[in-house]
Amino acid sequence: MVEDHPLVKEGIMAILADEADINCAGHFYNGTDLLYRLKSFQPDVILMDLDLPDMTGLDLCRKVKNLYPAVCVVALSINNQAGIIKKMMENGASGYVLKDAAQHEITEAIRTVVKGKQYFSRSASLYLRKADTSQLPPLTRREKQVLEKIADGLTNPQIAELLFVDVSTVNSHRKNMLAKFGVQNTAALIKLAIKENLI
Amino acid sequence: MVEDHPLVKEGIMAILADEADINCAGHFYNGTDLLYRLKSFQPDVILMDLDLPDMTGLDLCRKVKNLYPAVCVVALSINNQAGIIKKMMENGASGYVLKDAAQHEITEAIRTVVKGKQYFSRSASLYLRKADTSQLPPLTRREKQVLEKIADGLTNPQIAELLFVDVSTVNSHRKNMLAKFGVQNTAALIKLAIKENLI
DNA sequence: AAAAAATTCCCCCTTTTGGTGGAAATGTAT
DNA sequence: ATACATTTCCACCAAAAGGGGGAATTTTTT
Repeated sequence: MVEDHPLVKEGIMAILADEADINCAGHFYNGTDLLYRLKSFQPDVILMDLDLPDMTGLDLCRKVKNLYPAVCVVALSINNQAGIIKKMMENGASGYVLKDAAQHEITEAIRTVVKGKQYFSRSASLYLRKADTSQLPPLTRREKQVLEKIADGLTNPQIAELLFVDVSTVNSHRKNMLAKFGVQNTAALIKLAIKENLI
Repeated sequence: MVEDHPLVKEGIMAILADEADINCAGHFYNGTDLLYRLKSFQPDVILMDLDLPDMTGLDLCRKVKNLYPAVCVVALSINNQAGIIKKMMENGASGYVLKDAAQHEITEAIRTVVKGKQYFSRSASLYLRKADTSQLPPLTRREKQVLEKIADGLTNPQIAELLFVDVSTVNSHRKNMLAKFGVQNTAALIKLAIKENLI
């Protein structure tokens, strides 16, 4: 287990202690410690928090799966963004359990992924389904750049200077984003972008 | 204890189980259940999550303290907004423990508040200090109303119509907020407002 | 009751944004 | 190679936002 919140760590420990067929091989407060330990011993499953002090769960998961493909990773997160869930699965995770999960969901997740199957906690799959129906149009690289500058309070002329392009170009990107998201103005665009974790 | 996340609940239970002088009198998944139980029995301390399914921690804390002033409330939250911490204390809470707290901080909090003192976990007091130095100017009621409408993508004329005031009035509020927060335009205002949990 | 703050409205003027409708030049994937 | 998407730019024009200043009225606080 990699989990930097002692409260959650203790909770999972307590839940797992009751299970005869599940044994906790070790606990780490950050990704570096885990990677070091994996050199000498690979567990069947790694429960991995996504908000670690030294690296993102995305990076840690990729690293672990590259070095030891046989190890199953179950992501553990308070983050319910469908985008993050999808990215974790692309990075090789086998399961995703939100921290509001019920006790049995943790043990269910472990037992499911060691069989080679995927597991999502109830609330995680809810979010995935919702994201499927109401997915947002993707932003291009350039649009994302412009969006960040807009959010920082820069005007089109200022952004144009920064990116070495014409004002009309920046304005095009801005207008394209408004159209993509179906919002009326920059204020609504920024709100949506932040709420959807785009910036 | 009032806590709707089973993982955290189990963690706290496990931590408290090791302490001879602390005894968990009961656990509830929502505020209503707690209030019902308090009619027949009042514990010394209530550990209270702020993100409950049926009511906000702010409301629950106020209700509990109004009905049973002798009970000490310790807020338990992933939320590190200084504003929320201050509001909880104003509503009668005795302590504030963030969910990234170390094990001993939970027990320390409980032992401290029963003595009538206040307790803040390390990270909570860090945030309080930071908020003291870099505090944001407060928004008035009207400004907050206008700000929400702006964030929803409404223009000054539209907001004016909604609030039955002149466009110039709405514009004044908008300009005042820009000046208060020292930002250049609406985009930066919205970003700041969301990041600071004002909307 | 007096002082302070909030809400309301006004002026003038410049800059920025947003709407419509293009089009050419790169990349990128099939 | 050939579609497709992205990035770049153009014109025109209306609407909205923002900067400067001022001022009257109502609420709230002291």
